[in-house]
Amino acid sequence: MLKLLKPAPATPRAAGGTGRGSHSVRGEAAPTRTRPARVPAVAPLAAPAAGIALLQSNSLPALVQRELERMILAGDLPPGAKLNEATLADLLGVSRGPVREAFRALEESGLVRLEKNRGVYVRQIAVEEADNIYELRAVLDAFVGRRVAASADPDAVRELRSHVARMEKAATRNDVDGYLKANLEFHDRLVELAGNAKLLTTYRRLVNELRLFRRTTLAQNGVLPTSTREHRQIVDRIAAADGEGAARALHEHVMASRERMHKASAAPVRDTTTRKSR
Amino acid sequence: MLKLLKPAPATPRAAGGTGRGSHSVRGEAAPTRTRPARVPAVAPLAAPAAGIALLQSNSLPALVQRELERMILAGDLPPGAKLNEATLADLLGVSRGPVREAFRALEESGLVRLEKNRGVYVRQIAVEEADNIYELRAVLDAFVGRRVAASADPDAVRELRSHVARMEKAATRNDVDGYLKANLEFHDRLVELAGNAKLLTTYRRLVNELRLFRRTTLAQNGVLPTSTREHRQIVDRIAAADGEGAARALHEHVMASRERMHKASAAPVRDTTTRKSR
DNA sequence: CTTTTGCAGATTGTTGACAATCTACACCCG
DNA sequence: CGGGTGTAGATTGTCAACAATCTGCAAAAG
Repeated sequence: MLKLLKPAPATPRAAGGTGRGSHSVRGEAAPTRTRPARVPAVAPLAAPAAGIALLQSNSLPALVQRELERMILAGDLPPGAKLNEATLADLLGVSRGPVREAFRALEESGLVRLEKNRGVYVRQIAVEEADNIYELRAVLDAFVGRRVAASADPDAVRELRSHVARMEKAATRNDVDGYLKANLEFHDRLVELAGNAKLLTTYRRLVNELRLFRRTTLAQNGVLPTSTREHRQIVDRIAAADGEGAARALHEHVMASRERMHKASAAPVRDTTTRKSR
Repeated sequence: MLKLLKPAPATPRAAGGTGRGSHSVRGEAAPTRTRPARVPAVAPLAAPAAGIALLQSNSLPALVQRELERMILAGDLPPGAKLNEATLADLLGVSRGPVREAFRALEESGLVRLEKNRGVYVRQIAVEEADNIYELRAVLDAFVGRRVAASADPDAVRELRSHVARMEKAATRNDVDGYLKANLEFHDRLVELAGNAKLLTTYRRLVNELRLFRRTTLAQNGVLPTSTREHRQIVDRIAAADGEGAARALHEHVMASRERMHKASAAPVRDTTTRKSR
């Protein structure tokens, strides 16, 4: 007779909404025993509770993993860079154990490569692999388009349009970084709207790996306007609840990006200067 | 800024151990470049070289990870089971460090769930999540069908037919385990034939997670013959180089499996063993 | 009799130390 | 002068000990 009168926190242990690595599968019919919620009689205050939950779910290795992932995706640790255990541990103020555990996780997520007795390196994506990823993305995005167009939520459409507007604004300024960010968010939100959590994590994994590829694609002349136009078309098809059209538009958009990548990688890279992101 | 960046080697040495048809998700479709053997001009003997390469690329954490993955997928460690660090370390003859590293990797690959200060548990897949995975698989497999049918290699078709034959044989004997194994190998090979390494790792990851779902699906009456028929149709469409037909057949096959799962999970499980209910 | 509270054992988190391996460079020999 | 060789330093792999946290039980309080 457990008295669960206590308003147990809505999410038992949930931390970090769609964040990576948090595989907290909600609603697992626990055959073992659900946690007895040790909270005392007093109703927990919201703010400290959040902090507590943060502390509870975030171990040192998880923190290190997140930080390293951020550094890699931000370009602070460029592809091919060697990650030194001791140095990183010192930098992050922990010992080597947690760093090593983070390395294992990052390898499985495809961001680094481990070589026994040699070290850990940020992965370098070959053109062929990037090509494979683009192909996969095209397939997944086509499915996404079909699904999202079927849902056809006016609010969602409005939100997507705002993302496209941000892209347009960045494009007129030739702000490649801003464009890239808006672009990523647009597609991420789109996949999220498809309502398949596993699809979302799969998609994010692929996009993360793709970000390791050298990003000279968008720097070409005339690419930004073209890409923007494609995005507008995608939203239009969704707004019209045209599933097949949205699927086709998304598929072609990704395949066009793939082509642009090939063009860019065939031609010599123009800006060889270290483009520090901001 | 960060001085832990050493001048990265232009061409990083590829990690060894490619391919190796196991269902392991890891593995980077790297060019088959082996480590520059330190032995001088003499041609290395095959047998010792293999052993050396094995030792070189397999660290203790990797070994532990593989073994745990095997145990989980084989059902020795059923979903929901708690994995005790010290016990497993003792069992495998290593210390807790490598075991912890393996845990991190297994979490990222979706096979276990980590709870800080609580322990590590084999993941349990909820019906909704299995549903999501089936949907994804259907999309991927449709793509696979289109691609493989386009390649249309007689040898490949023969090989696929042999897998189907093994399924048929197992079906007539009502050998569910044998059927499951042949089924897995058929689909794995099929995806491999699509020639997209990233697709293959993605697919394997999904299938691995799906195997954590309770596998009562195939035990139903009449499922095995139906499933076998679907497989034969798939190969037929591929042999006929009918891309769209193969895509449709595969998509429908996966969606039918999904339906069968729903049927099985809705109806009470008719298990031979006594199930404790309370 | 029920609920709370406080140990005691067990388990996980983290760390620092030691062993194994690799890399680089100076050295020796032809 | 070129090429192999050996050693020193750095880096990674592994381990065992210590600290923090959780779980379960038992005793005390109401």
